Amino acid sequence: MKSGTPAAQRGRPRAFDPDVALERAMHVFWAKGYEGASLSDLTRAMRINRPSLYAAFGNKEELFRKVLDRYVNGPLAYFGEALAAPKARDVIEQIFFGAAKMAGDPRLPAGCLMVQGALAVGNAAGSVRKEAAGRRAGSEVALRRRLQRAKREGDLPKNADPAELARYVMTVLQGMAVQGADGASPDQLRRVAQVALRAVWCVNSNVLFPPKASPVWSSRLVSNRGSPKAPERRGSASMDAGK
Amino acid sequence: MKSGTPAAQRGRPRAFDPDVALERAMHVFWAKGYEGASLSDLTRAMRINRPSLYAAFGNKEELFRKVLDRYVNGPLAYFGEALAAPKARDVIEQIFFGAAKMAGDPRLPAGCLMVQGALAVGNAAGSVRKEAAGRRAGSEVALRRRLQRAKREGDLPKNADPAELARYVMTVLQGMAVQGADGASPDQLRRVAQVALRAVWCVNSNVLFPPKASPVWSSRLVSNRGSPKAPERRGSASMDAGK
DNA sequence: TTAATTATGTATCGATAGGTATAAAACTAA
DNA sequence: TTAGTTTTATACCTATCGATACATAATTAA
Repeated sequence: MKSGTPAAQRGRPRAFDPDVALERAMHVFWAKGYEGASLSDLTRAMRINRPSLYAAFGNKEELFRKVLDRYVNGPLAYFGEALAAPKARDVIEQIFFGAAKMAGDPRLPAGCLMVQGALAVGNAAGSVRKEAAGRRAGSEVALRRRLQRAKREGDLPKNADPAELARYVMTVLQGMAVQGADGASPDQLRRVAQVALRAVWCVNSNVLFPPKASPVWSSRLVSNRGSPKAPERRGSASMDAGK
Repeated sequence: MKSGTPAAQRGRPRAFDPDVALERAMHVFWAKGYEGASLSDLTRAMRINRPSLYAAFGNKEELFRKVLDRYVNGPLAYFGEALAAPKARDVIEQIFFGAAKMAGDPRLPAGCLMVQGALAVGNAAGSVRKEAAGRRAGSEVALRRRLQRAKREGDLPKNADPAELARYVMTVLQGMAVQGADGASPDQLRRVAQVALRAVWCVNSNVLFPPKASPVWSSRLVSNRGSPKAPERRGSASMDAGK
C-alpha cells in the first residue's frame, strides 16, 4: 500500500506478517465482540506479544478499526460487488445470498462482525460502537443510492421508494446476522432470503407499492404516544460516567 | 410470588424496592450490554450498594437473568399477546408493529435487550450469551407453533411452511432491533414492517409459496462448499481460554 | 566493527473488574 | 431490655483489564 517494494527497512525485521495477524484478530473480535475480546485473547490468537501489537496497530481501538476495514474488504466484499450488479433485482439477491454464503464458510466465525462487534457497549467503548454503527449506516446509504439509480434507470417502478427498500434489505440482512450468530445454517438463511425477496418482487406492483393509506392496524396498535409531548431523548436511569 | 402478604419479616427491612431496582438494572444492561454494564454502573443506577445487590439478586449473571425475565414480561409482553391473536395475519402484524411501538417509547433504551444484551461476548460470559440465544430461539419456537396451529385451522394455506415463516418473522424482528439500536424511528420501523409483511401476505399464493425448484441464483451465487467436506465446526484461531 | 535503529520478550504499571468481610444500623421476638 | 436477625455502608480482596518500561536481539548504514 505504501510503496511497491518494502525497500529494505532499517532495524530488526518483524517476525510476523501483519496481514495474518490482522486476520486472526478479526476472528477474535468477530467471535467475542470488542469488549469480550481481551488483549490476552488477541495476542494469543495473533501469536505476537503485546508490545508488537501496540507498535504495529496502535491500540485496541485502532486495531478494531483496522479489523473492520479488513472485514469489509474481505468477508463482506460480496456487498460491494452486489452493488455493481446491473439490475436492482440482482443487487438485492446477491446481497441476501451472499450473506447466506458467508454464513456457510466454516473458516469464519458465526454472524457478522459489523453487527455483533460493538452493538451495545460500555462507556469506554462508545466511540467504537459509533464506528460500527456508522459503517452499518454507510452500507445502507450505498444501497439506497444504488436503488435510486435503479429507479432513474427504470429498473424500479416510478412509485418505488428506494430509501424504504434499502432499509428493509438492511434490516433483513442484520436479522440474518443475528440468526447466523445463533447458529442458523446457510440453507436456513437462504430460505429466509427467499421469503424476504417476495416482499421486494411481488408480481403485482399495486401490492408491492400500495398507496399511502392508513392501514387497519394503525388505530389499535400504533395508537398512543403519537403526537403530543415531544419525545424527550430516550434513557432515564443515570447510566453515564459518574465521575 | 412467595406468598400473598409479606408477613412481617424479621430483620432490618430493605430500604429499596427490588422491582424498581430491577427495572433500573434492566435499563443499564439494555443500553450497555452484559459486559459493558459494570457493577458500578449497575449499583449507581439501581441506587443501592454492592452487598445489597448481591443479597437481593445473587450476582451479576443471576441479575441479568432476572432482568431478562422482567424484560419478556414487560417491554416484550406484546410478543406473547400477539401470539394470542385469533388469526395468523394479526399475530405477525402485532409482532412487527409491537416492536415498532416499543422503539417509540422514549422511556426505554434503544434496540432490544435480548438481541444486544449478549450477542457476542468473551469466554467468561459464554453462559449468558447462551441464555439470551436460548430465549431468542424460544420465541421462534413459540411463533412457529402458533403458525402450525394456524395452518391446521386453515388460517394458512396447506402448502405454507410455518417453520420458514416463523424464522423469517424473527429475522426481520431481530433486524429491526439492530436498526432500532442504531436510532431508527418508530415510523421508519413501521415502514420496514409494512414491506416485510408483503412477503408474508402476497395476494398470489403461487408466488407466496412457490414450488421447491432450484432458482436462478442457486448456481452462480450459492455454488461452492455445497456437498463434500463435512463442515468441520467453525472458528480456527485459538480463541478459547488458555489456562 | 561500530553506531543507529527497530522488533521482541519479560515484567510490570495503575485502574478497574466482580465479589466479600466486617461492623454498625434497624428491625422483631422474647 | 435483651437477644436474634437482616440490611446497609465502608473498605477491601484478588484477578484481570489495557497499556508500557526496559533490556535484549536482530538488522542496516557508515
